[in-house]
Amino acid sequence: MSIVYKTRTQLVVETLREKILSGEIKAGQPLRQAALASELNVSRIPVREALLQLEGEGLVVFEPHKGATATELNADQVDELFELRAILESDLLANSLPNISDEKLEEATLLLAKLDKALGKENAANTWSELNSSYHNCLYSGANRPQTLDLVNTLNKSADRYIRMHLLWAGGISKAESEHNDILAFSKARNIEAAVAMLKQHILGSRDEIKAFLEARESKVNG
Amino acid sequence: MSIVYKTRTQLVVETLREKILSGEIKAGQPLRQAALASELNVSRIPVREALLQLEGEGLVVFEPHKGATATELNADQVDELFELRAILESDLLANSLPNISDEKLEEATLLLAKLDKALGKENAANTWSELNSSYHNCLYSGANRPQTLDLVNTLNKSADRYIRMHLLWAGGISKAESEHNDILAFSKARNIEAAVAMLKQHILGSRDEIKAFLEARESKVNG
DNA sequence: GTTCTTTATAATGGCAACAATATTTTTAGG
DNA sequence: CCTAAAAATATTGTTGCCATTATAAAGAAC
Repeated sequence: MSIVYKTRTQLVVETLREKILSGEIKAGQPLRQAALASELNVSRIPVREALLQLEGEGLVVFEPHKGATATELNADQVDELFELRAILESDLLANSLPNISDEKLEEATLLLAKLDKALGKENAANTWSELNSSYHNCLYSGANRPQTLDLVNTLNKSADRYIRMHLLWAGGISKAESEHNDILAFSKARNIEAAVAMLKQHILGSRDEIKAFLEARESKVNG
Repeated sequence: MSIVYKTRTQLVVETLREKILSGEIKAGQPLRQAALASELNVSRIPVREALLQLEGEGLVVFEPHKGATATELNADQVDELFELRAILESDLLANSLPNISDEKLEEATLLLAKLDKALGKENAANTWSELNSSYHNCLYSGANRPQTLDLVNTLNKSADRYIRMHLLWAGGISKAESEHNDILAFSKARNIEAAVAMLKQHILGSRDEIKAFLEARESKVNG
């Protein structure tokens, strides 16, 4: 184990986040503090504080005296979320490429290889999202914009759930592989415009597919 | 009183945020839970939870077992913060203008008038930032992007401290008034490109002035 | 005198039991 | 069947206590 959890609150945050992202805790489901506390063998205080942190990440909503529920995004909200990602990540990539080191590009190449291998395997979704995040962060490392990077990573925690769903539903994103390769190739060639355009297409493309799936599900529920 | 605070945590959040933004709690200053609790006549739990929420807003940082401190942004971080605002608010305005109603534009005109009147008066900074936020939100109301709007408002809570500092230091932003008028005029004329360009100039212009001030202060401290 | 270790000390992290407050559900009455 | 009071449920908040950790002070070794 490389990571040692210091406080119980952080441990609860990690546990609950993973449960929400994996779908074990379904969207819209109320999160009872007492139940979670006894389930995780902690008192209510770390649970409450963890829920507050998750609210900051957008995975949970708090209503005074009603309690916390896992957030559920509708098609419109997913649309907006991915639009935000597209804007911010494009900006990061455009600012990163002029400064990024060759070592980082090499690192990205290695991560991409791992990513491809992970796609076929068992519980692909878990490892995939982690590697995907590392890959993207690697490409943005030259931007020297820590706050924007933080923000993008927070947004990605919300988006992750839907990306996983997409992975499970479509059995893997066919285009993602080639798009990732294209982004990296353009980056290595220092072709900023093309790389950014491909990144945008990559994000907005997955948005379209996920949105279509959600809309189909919503119409089934309502009609 | 129109607003009734429901939970003590929310009350503590509001109180502490105002103290940080107004400068009563200085950046870098450690925030002792026990001291705050007794000062505000609450127990430590609401204080802890409030500090966690403020951390989510970027006004406070938590270090395990060390405690919370009010965040201090250096010139680079302010730079990045305003850059982020420029990107996101430009996008909001561009998406809002095609759909915004005439009523909202009228509302913005009224807010702008109030804003101008507020500049000369006593504690201008407090009312100014509130009106300024309302004015901008009004212009973005047509975008129909609640998450982005939330995000921008959160970022503005961090930026607010520096805008207030700027106001006090420069005795009022000379250009802001005319820029606000220009943005509104272009918006009414539905000239999206010009309105967005002016907005960007408005945000990045204040960034430059604030950054210059911070850099001067930093070099004075270090040398 | 300097450096390293040890020991205090102060602050945060965490738990348990209880009181209060708000919401939801149940029950009673019309 | 609808409405209002009452009970049940869950969150919110307080107090007191102890554990854990980081920082600072004191002491020992060189």
